[in-house]
Amino acid sequence: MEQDVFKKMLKEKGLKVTGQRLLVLETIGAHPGEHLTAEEIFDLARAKSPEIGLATIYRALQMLVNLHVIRRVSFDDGLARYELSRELGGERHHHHHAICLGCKTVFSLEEDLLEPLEQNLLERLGFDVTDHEVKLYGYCRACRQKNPWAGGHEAEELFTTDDKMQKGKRTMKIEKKELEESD
Amino acid sequence: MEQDVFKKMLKEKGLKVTGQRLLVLETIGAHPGEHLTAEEIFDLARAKSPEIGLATIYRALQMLVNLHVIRRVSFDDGLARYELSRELGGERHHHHHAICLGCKTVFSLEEDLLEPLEQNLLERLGFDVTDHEVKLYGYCRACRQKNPWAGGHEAEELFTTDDKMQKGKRTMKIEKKELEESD
DNA sequence: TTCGCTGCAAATCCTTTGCATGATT
DNA sequence: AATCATGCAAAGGATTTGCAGCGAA
Repeated sequence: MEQDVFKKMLKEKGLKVTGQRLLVLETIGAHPGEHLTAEEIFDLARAKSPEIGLATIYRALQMLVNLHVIRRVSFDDGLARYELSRELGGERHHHHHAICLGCKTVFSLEEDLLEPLEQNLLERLGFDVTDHEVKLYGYCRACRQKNPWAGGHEAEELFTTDDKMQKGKRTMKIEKKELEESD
Repeated sequence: MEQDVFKKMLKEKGLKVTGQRLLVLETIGAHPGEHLTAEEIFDLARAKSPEIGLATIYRALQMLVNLHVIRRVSFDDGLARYELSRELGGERHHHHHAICLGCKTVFSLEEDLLEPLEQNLLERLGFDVTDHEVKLYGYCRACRQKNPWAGGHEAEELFTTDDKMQKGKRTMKIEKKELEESD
C-alpha cells in the first residue's frame, strides 16, 4: 500500500513518521474524488483521534503537498482543498474539474485532453508543461434540463439587483461526483 | 471608451457612479496583462486618490466581478488577483495561464485551444461549458536553458530538506508577460 | 538522549462588515 | 431630500507560528 511509500519518503527526507501524519494521509485517501478542506480533514481525523490539533493538520498538509503526495486545489470560494495525487511514482497528473454554476457541484474529469495543446506549447514557445489544472465552468445536464436559462451564457443568478453580492460563499457544494456518459 | 459602458451598467442596476469605482476600474485597465491583488490596486489607487480606503477597493472589486467587468483569478499563493474581462459585451473568455515553476512568472496565452474539448463534453456528457480557466505549470524557455533539471518532471527546488517549507509565499512574481514564439 | 513533532493559544494575513459621515441622483 | 457609497475601525475566517512538553529515532 502507498502508506509504505510515504513512510519511506519521510525517512529519506529525515522527517519523522508519526501517527498524525499517517492519519491525515489516510483520511484524504479514504475520500477519493472529494476535495476536502483542512477543516473537513480535521473533523474526520478527530473522529479517530480526538486529541489531534488543527495546526497539526495544516502542518501535515503542507508537508504532503511539498512531497507531492497530495495536491492543493481551489475553486475560488476562498478555501484551500486537497486531493490525492494520482501516482506517487511521478506520473503526470490530470486535473480537470467541471464546475456547475447552477448547482455548484464539482465534477471530476478523468481523461486528459490537453496533450496536444501542451505538445504544441513546447514546440512553438519553449514552455515545458509538467502539470496542469483545468477548470471548466458551465451547466451540468441536470441543471440544463431544469432551467432553460442555463443553456446559454452568463450566470446571471449570481448577481442580485441590489448590493448584496454573493454572501454565503463558504457553502459551495463540493461532491464526489464524476461526469458519466448517458447518451 | 469602456468607462462609458461601465457607467451605463451601473445606472441600469441602480448603482451609483462614483469616482472610487471609476478609479478602481481605471487602475486595473492601466495594467493589462498583470494580475493585481487588492492591495496592489489599493496602492496604485491611493497614489491618485490618497483618501481612498481599502474596504472601498474590496467593495468595488466585488461589484466589478459581479458585473463581469473583471475576473477574479488565483494562482494558489493565497491571494486573490484581478484582471479585466476581454469583452464587456458577453463574448467568451479565454483564460490560459502558464506558470513557470522556475522563475514564478505567469505567462498569458491568448489562443483558445479548448474548443474541441468543450464540444466533446457537451455532446457526450451534457455539460455545457460557458467559461474556463486553464493553468499550466512547467518551465519556460529561459529557465530550461539555465537549468538542466528544469527539463524533466517535478519541481524539486520547491522543497527544502528540512521543515521550512515554502515560507515567503506572498512574494510570487506576477508579471505582465506573454509567451512569444521565437523559433 | 536528542531532536523533531504536537497541541494549545496567540498572532497574522486577507477580506468583510457596522456605522456615522459624505456624495450622488 | 433620499439613498447609497465611503472611510475608518473592528470583526471574521483561514492559516501560521511560538513554545513547552511529548514522542520517534
